[in-house]
Formats: sequence, structure tokens, C-alpha cells
Amino acid sequence: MMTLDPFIAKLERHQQLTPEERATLDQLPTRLREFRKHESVAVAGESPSHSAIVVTGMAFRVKQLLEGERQLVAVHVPGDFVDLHSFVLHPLDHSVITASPALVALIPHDKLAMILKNHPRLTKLLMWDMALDAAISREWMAIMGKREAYRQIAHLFCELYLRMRQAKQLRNDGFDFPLSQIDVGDLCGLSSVHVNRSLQQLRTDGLVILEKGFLQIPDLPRLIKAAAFDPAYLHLLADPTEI
Amino acid sequence: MMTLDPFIAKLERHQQLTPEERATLDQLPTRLREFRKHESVAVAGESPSHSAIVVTGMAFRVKQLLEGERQLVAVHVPGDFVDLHSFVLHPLDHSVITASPALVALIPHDKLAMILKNHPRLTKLLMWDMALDAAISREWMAIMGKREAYRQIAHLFCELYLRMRQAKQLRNDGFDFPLSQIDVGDLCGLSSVHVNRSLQQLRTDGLVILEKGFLQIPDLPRLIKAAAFDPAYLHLLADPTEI
DNA sequence: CGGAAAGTTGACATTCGTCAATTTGTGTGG
DNA sequence: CCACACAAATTGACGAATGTCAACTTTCCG
Repeated sequence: MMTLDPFIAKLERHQQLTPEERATLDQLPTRLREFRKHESVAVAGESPSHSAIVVTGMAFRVKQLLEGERQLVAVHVPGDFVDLHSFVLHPLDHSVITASPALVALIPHDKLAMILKNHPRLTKLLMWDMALDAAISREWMAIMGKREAYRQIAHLFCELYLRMRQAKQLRNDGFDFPLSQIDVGDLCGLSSVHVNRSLQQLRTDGLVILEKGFLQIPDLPRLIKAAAFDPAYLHLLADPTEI
Repeated sequence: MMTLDPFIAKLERHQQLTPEERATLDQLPTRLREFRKHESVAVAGESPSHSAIVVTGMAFRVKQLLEGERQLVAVHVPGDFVDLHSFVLHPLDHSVITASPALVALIPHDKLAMILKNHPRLTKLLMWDMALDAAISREWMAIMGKREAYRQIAHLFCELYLRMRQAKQLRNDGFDFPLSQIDVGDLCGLSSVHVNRSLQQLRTDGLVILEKGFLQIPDLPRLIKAAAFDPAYLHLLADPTEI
């Protein structure tokens, strides 16, 4: 089964797996499901009995505030465990929506319980994945609090570029970017009008090329510098500026 | 040993422990350490071999951005596992600093590894604690993105009040509040001047009484309403408005 | 081809940050 | 107990960042 490969590869970059551990993951009985753009993978308030891993496409997590405002609290790329926390935390505090057509693997929670019971090293890897997810949230919090729109958006592009590269989703110097300017605004806590203007500035400065849902970064080191982006929190292994 | 009691009580509110599980936690060999105000419990960039649980006092987590800005990404009250993630994610992406004089229990990572190996149910509780921490981060992200200063600060007070109550740290209708207005600003992504003005408005509106490091909330339901605060994300059991 | 969604633009209002000065509070040494 | 130093809180004036509203244009998709 190939579907969990991007996820397993991500774990394996962090820690070598034994053949038996690898087999355990490979044989996780998963249901593979296809979603159209903007379909719900999980719904806030519910307590699903499975967690989802993105196989292809993108997804985000949406928090709905009391007065109806929509805030995106995460974006996910292939290989990401979108809602591992739903295994332990009920009910869900947010929904998961596809950002593009997507293929998603659903892992039954009782299989995760089996891992907890029998595979302490895999369990630790699951905790690592949760911790990494939380580290990304913290970085976003810091960026939202301290940086103006221009650099905040630049930061988002840097992060997504590196995560998509790790997920082997790059073509040329770019990747499919299904988010609308409204989405980017909801991610960064900005209005779509302001996103539009900041984006134009990023284009004018030659830092990004974004057209027809495809994002290119002609000079990553320059964008990283403009964003004051520090990739440490992503816990990637290689030098982030190298191709 | 009494020191882990607030933490164990927090877990037990979520799931009943067997006597044996309780004993395992009770007997965790922990080093208890006293910190003065604004001392470092853990330092960004390092890979500590233990994780910290707050026993008394408050602590926060501080993220330092590339250009020197300081953003607080969490506040912790007694019973909180401040850096459980340092067990799996190295190096630390942020520091932990006491917000007041504090007593902190340090749990060696190899004891956590022992739990992962032998106690799947306790392991799941640790994951629950991590997931709750992440849920709080997400709520903050949403509030930072969508709410103006006044309600953002009101939201912070609601959250802290409920968490302090759960930690049995209330006296009268309030609790010790060691954060300066600068701290609140660094927490919410605001300048201290603006915090000052918003705070004055909250006082004028009769929603909070904050003096000499003690915070009182005379009418919690009214503050909750003003903040548009939805306590679901804290996963408390009781009705949040009841005393 | 038509309609809806996304992107773009301009004008204007609001929130919030910065700077600088002042006041208040707090802890320490004498 | 007082004097001083230093941190925190407060205030006013001003400017920068961002939101809102409303129109218009372009793109996308059936």
C-alpha cells in the first residue's frame, strides 16, 4: 500500500524504523477516501472514531468563533496527520476542510490504541507528530502577534514551500496553491483586501509568482530573508535554502 | 508526595485512574525545585532531559523571534505540564520562564519513556494533555486573529480564571495575577500602551478589578458575555459560570 | 454563454503602535 | 524609617497598519 508513504517517510526522517515497525504502519487498515474541494473531513463538535492523514491535496483546520467569524488554524500538506488529537480529545474544537480535491486516509482510533499498547517507539513518534503540529501553531502565534501583514504572508509562503518540498510536492520552483486570498486572510487574521495589497507588494518585489493557483518562489533565500523566517521550528533536517 | 496532586487531579477529572496507575504517577521520582520570579525553567535551543510541571505559581513560554521580538505563547498554572513536548521534540523552540515565584516538579524523560512502555492508558492521558495544550493554542490563534484588544484581554481573563479555579487557586472571586501589562501585551500581540487603555475600559465597565497583582472578576457571566468567550476548548467538566 | 466566485481598486474609518513625558509603585541600602 | 533607583502604570499627541464598504474587473466553471 502506497498511501501512507508520505506520512511514514516523514516519521522516518525523524527516526529510523525497524522493519517490524514499518510493517505495522504499512499494514494499518486504512480506508482511503476521495474528497472534492471544500468538503468536510471532520466536523467541530463531533467525536470521530478515526483520524485522517492527507495523502494528496491540501486541507485546513477551521475554527468557528461564537459570533460566526472563521479562523483557519492550520494548513496541511500530504503526509500530515490532520487530526491526530481527535484520538484523545473529544469533541473536536474545530473542523477539517479540504482546500483542494484531496485523497485522505482514515485511520481507525482502535488501531492507534493498538499502537499505544504494543509499540512504545511508534507511540513516541505519534507524540512527536503532535508536538511538531503544536510547534507550528506556536510559531504562527508569534508571527501573528509581532509581524505586519507583508512579512506574515511571506512567512506563510516560506513555511508552505518547505513543507511541500519535504512532502515531495514541488514542480519547478513551486507548487499548487489552492488557497484564495480570503483563505490567506482567514489564516493570518487579515482582511482579504489587505492580503490583496500585501500580495501585490510581494509580487512587485519579485519575491513570489502566484497565478492560476500555482505558487512559485524564484529566490527562496531572498524570501526567507524578507520574511525573517527561521525554519528551526519545522524540524527539517536539511539546510532549508538548498534545492 | 503531594507535589503532583494538582496535575494528577487534572488527569483524573478527565479519566478515572486505577489504583495502580495512580501509584505509578505518585511514585514518579521527581525533583522539586523552587524558582524566583522570572527565572528560566527551560531554555530555547536546548534539549533538556526532563519536563516540568508547575506546582505553585505561574509560568509562561516565551518565543524569541529572529529580530528580537518577544512573544509569549502560553501561560501555565499549577497542575500544568509546561513542556511535555520537550520529551519528544528537540531542541526546544521556546523558553519557559516563571511569571512569579514558583515551585516546579521536574520529571526525568526516562520515567516518561517507562510510562510509554508499560502504561498505555497513562500514555493516552499524556497525549490528552498535549492535545489540550494545543487546543488552547488554537483558541488563542483564533482570538488573536479576529478580536480587538478589549475582547482579547477579556478572553484571557476568562480563560485564566477558569483554569485557576480548576487548579483550586481562587481566593474570593479572584487570584494572584503576576503578569505586568507588558506581559499581557506580549501574550496578546499588543503594545503595553494599548493594553493599558483596554484594561482601563474593562475596569470602567466594571468587568475586572486588578490591583496589586490580584485579579478579581465580580461578575463572571457578564465578562464571559463581553468577551464572547466559549469555554468548550478548555474541556472543563462543570458549567463554567457556576461558582 | 452566463453566473458566481475571486481578485482588484479607491475612499475612508478605526484600531493600534510609537514616542515621550509624567506619575505611581516597589524594593533596597543606608 | 527614609531616600533613592528602577520598574510599572498612565497620559497625550501623532502616525502607521489594517479594516470596511462599495464598486468594478477578471477568472473560473458548469
